[in-house]
Amino acid sequence: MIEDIFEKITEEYCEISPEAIFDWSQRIKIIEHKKKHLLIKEGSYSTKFYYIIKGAVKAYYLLDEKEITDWFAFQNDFIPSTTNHLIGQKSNHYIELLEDSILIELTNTDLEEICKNHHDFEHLYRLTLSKVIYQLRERIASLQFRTVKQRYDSLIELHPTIESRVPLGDIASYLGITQESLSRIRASK
Amino acid sequence: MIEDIFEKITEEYCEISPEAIFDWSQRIKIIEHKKKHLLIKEGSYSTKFYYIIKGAVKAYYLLDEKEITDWFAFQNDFIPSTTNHLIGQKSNHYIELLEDSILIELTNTDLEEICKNHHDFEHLYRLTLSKVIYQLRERIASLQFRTVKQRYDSLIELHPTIESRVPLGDIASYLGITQESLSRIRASK
DNA sequence: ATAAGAATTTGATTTATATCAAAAATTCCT
DNA sequence: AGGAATTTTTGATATAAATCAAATTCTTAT
Repeated sequence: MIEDIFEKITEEYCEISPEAIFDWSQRIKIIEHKKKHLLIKEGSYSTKFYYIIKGAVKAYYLLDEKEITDWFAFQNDFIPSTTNHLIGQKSNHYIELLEDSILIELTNTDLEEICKNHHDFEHLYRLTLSKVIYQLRERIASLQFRTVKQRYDSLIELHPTIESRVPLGDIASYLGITQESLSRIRASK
Repeated sequence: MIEDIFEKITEEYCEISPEAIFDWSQRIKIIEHKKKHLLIKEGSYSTKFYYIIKGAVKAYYLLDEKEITDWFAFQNDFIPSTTNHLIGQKSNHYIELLEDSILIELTNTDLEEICKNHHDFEHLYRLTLSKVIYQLRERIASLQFRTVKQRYDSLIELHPTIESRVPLGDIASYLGITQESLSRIRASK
């Protein structure tokens, strides 16, 4: 199982030495939780890094008592830490499972240790961050000037199963609109 | 001068070995250009990485013949490459100087070489990407549900000099609104 | 210093989305 | 399976921002 995961990662990013994989495998924990479980609660430091073996999660924060969803992750995705370590800022995010899920958990301390011990692992980690940057830039382009219809369509294209797996309100929030508006857009297709 | 720059970087991110700094200093080029100069033209691969010693730049792309500005950078900022190397995608961005500027230029090939040769440099580079991610997430939060007024105010707070240095139309574009709307918001203060 | 060009502001109108409220549909639980 | 709870849709209205057009102010080059 662990081998399969690293094969996927190697395929997408780069090769990793057996030593680094061993070090990593000694530190990770495979965890399983039910739908609605909170991986990170607001106000607590986000000290862990997750990889989704199976399942789905959303990240959200509260603004004026409303949940604002700003990240979805599915099978084979990472859940990047929401904390900025450079400024030691607390996470203000919740991360909630949208389905029963199996995840790999790694503490930030361990992640940093592995990076320190293995240059190739740090390289891999750097590449995963580049990918996150690419995704975030796409998302900004989407929010900045595309119509809601366009944003919705490209979300569906990116995650064809999202409609059946994620509540409409969360999708609307992610797109930066109200649930009513999304419902109307969806009806007008 | 080069020493000063690395002192700034060290202060913000982490220490770097003299060997890595030396390697880096052998590969960089210090360039100087006038306002309106284009560092990257659309359609050409963005193969360089810049650091601003002095000046200001904007990154933009064209959508339906309109310029969409999606990044500003000032003194001591990086200009991250707009290319996603994992998928080898072409840049569709222009990067234009908003003022006469002095920059450090490093080709992506050289950057990768330095990272390969010096683990500590790769570490530094990884930290700079984390910071970019933090900034992009802030920007998404801003576009997703904050009012235009709030977005404008926090931009001014982050870059107090921006109003006098950057054309209104570019700021409006960055905020995801028309220039006319920004003008009205500004008038209502 | 001044004319030409560029950037910004103002005005009138239209359009997209938010808001508030309620009905309908779906999911969840025992 | 059947009622409660949740989620989604629909409706009426209000609001923010876009659009198009023109006037004004600011910059730049000669």
